[in-house]
Amino acid sequence: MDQVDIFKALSNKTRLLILKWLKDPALHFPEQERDFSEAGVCVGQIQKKARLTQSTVSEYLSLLQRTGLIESTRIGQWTYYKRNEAAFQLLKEQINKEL
Amino acid sequence: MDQVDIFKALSNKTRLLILKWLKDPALHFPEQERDFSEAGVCVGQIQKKARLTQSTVSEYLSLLQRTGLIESTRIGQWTYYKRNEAAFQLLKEQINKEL
DNA sequence: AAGATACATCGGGTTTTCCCGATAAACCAA
DNA sequence: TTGGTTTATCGGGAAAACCCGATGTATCTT
Repeated sequence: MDQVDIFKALSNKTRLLILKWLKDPALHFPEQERDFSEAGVCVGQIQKKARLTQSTVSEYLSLLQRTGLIESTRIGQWTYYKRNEAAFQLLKEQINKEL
Repeated sequence: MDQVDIFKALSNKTRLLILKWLKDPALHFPEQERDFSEAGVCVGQIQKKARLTQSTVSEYLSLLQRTGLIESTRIGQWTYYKRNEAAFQLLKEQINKEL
């Protein structure tokens, strides 16, 4: 994934919010009962909070995953998404150095 | 200017390159005789290096200026652009904290 | 004043992004 | 197996971004 593509992923209000929400899932997704630390937050919870259609949010999550900024785990009928903090760390270092 | 607009400005190959070129003008714009440190690099030099039309590059520079990441100085018939390092510093701090 | 140079702005064709509804696919429960 | 739930994918209309050529504006030179 190239730097421009990462900035493209970040240049959308909802996608940026999702990434920030996932920094502290317990705070932003109090409804979910499963432990966040394992796998993350499921699509439905994110969709409800984002107030966009299911298809749009699913598309956004898949796009974010392609950048490497988040990862998914399928458990039963749910897909859980969480941040890939290593990727964020790398991105920040790149930005601090190159930008 | 909000964060999303800044990321939008960064999510273009040429604009990102321009910002990086302006980090070290003496290195990337050897043709220009005026001292870079005063005012920056003029549009023509940037356009030649970017290999896009004059109108496109002018548009890009104006967009970048609206984000606050660069500043312009008009001297005679030339417009010189340079980075606003304070804005970059602020952006990096925001990214490091919020992202 | 007239022409040349440097840059900005305008109008627009093409591509990409945004976001939706409909449908498909995977899984679970009865 | 049938029906319900959750997510992914598909098709597409509307809006935005990309990048161009043409034209306008400011400045300099002669």
